[in-house]
Amino acid sequence: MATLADVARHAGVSTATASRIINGSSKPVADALRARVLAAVAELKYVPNAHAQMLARSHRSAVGVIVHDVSDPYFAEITRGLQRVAEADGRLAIICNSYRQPDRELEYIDLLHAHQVAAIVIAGSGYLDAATAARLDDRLQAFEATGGRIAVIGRHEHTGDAVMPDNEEGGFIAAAHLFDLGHEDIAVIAGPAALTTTADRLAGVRRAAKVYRRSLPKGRIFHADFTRDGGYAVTDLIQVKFPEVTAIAALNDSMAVGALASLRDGRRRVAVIGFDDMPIARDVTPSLTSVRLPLTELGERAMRLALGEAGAEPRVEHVAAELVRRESTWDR
Amino acid sequence: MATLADVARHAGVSTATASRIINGSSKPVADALRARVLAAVAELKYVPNAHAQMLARSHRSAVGVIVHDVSDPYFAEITRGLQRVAEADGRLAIICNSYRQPDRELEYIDLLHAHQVAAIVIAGSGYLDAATAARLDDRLQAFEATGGRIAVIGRHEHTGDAVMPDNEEGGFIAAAHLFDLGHEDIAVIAGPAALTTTADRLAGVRRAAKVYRRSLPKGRIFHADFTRDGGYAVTDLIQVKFPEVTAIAALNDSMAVGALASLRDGRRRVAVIGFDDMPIARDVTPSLTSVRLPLTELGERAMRLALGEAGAEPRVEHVAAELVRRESTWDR
DNA sequence: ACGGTCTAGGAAAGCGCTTACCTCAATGGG
DNA sequence: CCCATTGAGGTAAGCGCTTTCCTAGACCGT
Repeated sequence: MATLADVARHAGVSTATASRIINGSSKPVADALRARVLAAVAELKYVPNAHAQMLARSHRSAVGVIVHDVSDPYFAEITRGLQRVAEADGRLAIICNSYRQPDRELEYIDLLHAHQVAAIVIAGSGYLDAATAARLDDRLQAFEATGGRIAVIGRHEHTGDAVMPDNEEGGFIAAAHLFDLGHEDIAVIAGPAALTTTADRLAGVRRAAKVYRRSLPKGRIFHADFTRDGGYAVTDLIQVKFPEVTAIAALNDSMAVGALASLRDGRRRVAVIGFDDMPIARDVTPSLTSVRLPLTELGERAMRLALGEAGAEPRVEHVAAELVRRESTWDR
Repeated sequence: MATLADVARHAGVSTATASRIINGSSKPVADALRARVLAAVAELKYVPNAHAQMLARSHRSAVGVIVHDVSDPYFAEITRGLQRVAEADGRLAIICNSYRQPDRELEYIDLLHAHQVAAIVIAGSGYLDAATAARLDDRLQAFEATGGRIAVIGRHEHTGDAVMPDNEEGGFIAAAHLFDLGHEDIAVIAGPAALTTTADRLAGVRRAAKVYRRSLPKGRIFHADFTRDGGYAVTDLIQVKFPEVTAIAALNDSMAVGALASLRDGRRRVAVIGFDDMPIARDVTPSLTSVRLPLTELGERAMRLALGEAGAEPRVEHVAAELVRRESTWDR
C-alpha cells in the first residue's frame, strides 16, 4: 500500500509538499514539483488513507443514516432523498439498517459516533417503551455533546431538529375517508404495538371514529408487522372472524397490499385504504387508495436539517399527509 | 470529545492499560483498575475514535458495496442479502449508489479504497463500452494490489470472484415461454443499450427466436431505462405502432409493471413477461409472469465470496434463472 | 552592495489509538 | 537468603496524514 511518504520520496520532495499538491492547497508550488508529484501518484497508484486524513485534519465530513430496512420501499424512498442531498453536499452517507431492533440502533449510533460522522439522521418509527426511548436519547445526547448534529424523521424520543410527518392526521384522514364513503363496519390493521408510528396513526383513526360517532371496538384493531405477508395473514383472519367488515384501513401500504392479495384469494370485495403511498400503490389491483406521505421529500428535508447550521432552537418541520384516492375504496 | 488519554487520566492509569481493558485484551489486569477504567468510560461517555483505531491496528474490517440504486427493488433485495452476511460477520457495510453513472462507480471505488475497506462488492450491470470497462478494471486492480478483495455480481469487466446470474439463459426462457404459448408477434422492451445485462438478456431472446424459427425484427426491440415509467412509455408506443403484437417480453420487472399499466390504460389484452421476479410481481394485476433470479441469494453469495479466503483461482458461481408462471401470460 | 522582505519548500509536531518492549515488584526455588 | 522468574502495568514508537512554523534563497529598494 503506497503511502504519502512513498510518493514524496519517489518525487524527491517532502511529504508536506506532496500533501499540498495532492490536496490542492492554496500555497503556491513550482510547476515542476507538481508534475513530479502527480506523476508519482499515478505511477504508484497512490490512494490517500482516509482514516489518517480524518485523524489529521480534525473536521468531520461523512454523515450517518439509520433506517429500519432499506429494502422496504418506505425506507428506500426516504433514503433516496437523504442520499441525494448528502451527495449534493459532497458527503459520504453511511447507511445502517437496524432491522427494527432498538439495540441495533444503539449500536449503530455508537458506531457512527466512533466514525466521527458530522451528523446522524434516524428515520423510522420510534419506540413507545420509555426505557428504550431513554437509552436512545442518552446515546444521541452523548453524540451531540461532542459536536455531532442530529436530525430525526418522525421520532419523538429526541428533541432536536426533526421532520415530522403528521401520522395522527393521516390516520384520521384514512378512517374519515372510509366513514365518508358510508362504511360502518371497518377493521384496522395497525403496525407493531411498540412503535410510536402505530400509536400515532391509530390515535388519528380513533379520533375519526369519535368525530364520526362510529364505534371502533378493540377487537377490530389488529396488529401486524408492517409487512405484506403480515397484512395478508391478518386479513385472512378478518375474513373469517368478521365477515361483516366492508372496509379495512391498513396503517401502511405493504400491509394493504397483503390485504388486497388475501381478499382477492378469498374472493371478497372489501374496500382497503393504505398509508404512505409507496410507488407500487398505483400498480396493484385494484390500485390502492392511500394516505400520501412525501417520502423522498422527508428524506431530503431531514438531511438538509442535519447538514444545516446548528441553531439554538430545534427546528421541527411538520409534513402534511394527503389522501390519494384510487380504486380500492368505494361508496358503500 | 473525550479521548483515551482522558479516560486513562481520569482513572489514574496509562493509556496502554485503558486500551487493554476497553478492548478486552488477553493481558490480565487487576479488577480494581478495570472497574476504575470502566467507570471513567461511562462517566466521560467515551467512544473510541474509529479512525485512530483503524490507523493503529492495521487490519481492515469494513466492506464496501456499490450498487446502482438501493431504492430500486432489484438492488434492494440484493443489498439485503449482502448486508445480512456482512452483519453476521460483524462488519460494517458501506453502501454506495452509483445511480447508474460509471464515473461515480470509479469515484466510489477510490473512496472505499481510501477508507481501507477489506472488500468491495459491485452489483448491477456493467458497461459494454470497452474504455469504460477498462477504467473500471484498472481501479479495481489497484485496489486488489493493496490486498483488497473484490466480488462482483453479474459483471464482466473484472475477472475475479463473481456471482453470475445467467442472464442469457433467462432471456431465452422468457422468449421461449412466449413462443411456447403460441405468440408469434412479440415485442421486446430491453434496458439501456450500454449495459451488459441488456446485451446478455437480449442475446438469450435472440437465441430463442432462432431456435423457434421466429423472426424478431430490430424494430420490435425497444430500449427503455429499466424503470417503471420507461416501460410504460415504450408500451404506449408499441400499442400504437404495432397493434398486432400479442405479447411483450420486458427485460426487467419494473418495466413489465409499467407495460401492464400502459396496457390496462389502453384497454388492450397483451401478454407480458418480466424478468427478476421482484417481490411485487405477484401483487400487480394481472400478477406478473417473470424469470426469477434469486436476488437475496445473489447478494449473500457475493458477500460470502468477498469475505472468504482469497483463493488463487477466481471463484465464479453461476446462478440459474427460472420461469415463474403467473397470470400475465396465456395461451394464444 | 547590503539589509530587509517575500516566498517556496522542508522539518516536525501532533491527530487518537495499539502494542512491542521495558520496568519493577513480588514470588519461588535452590 | 539471594537471584532468576513471573506478571502487572507503564513507556514510547509508530500508523499515515495535515499543518504550523521555520529556513534559506530570491528579490527588492536604496
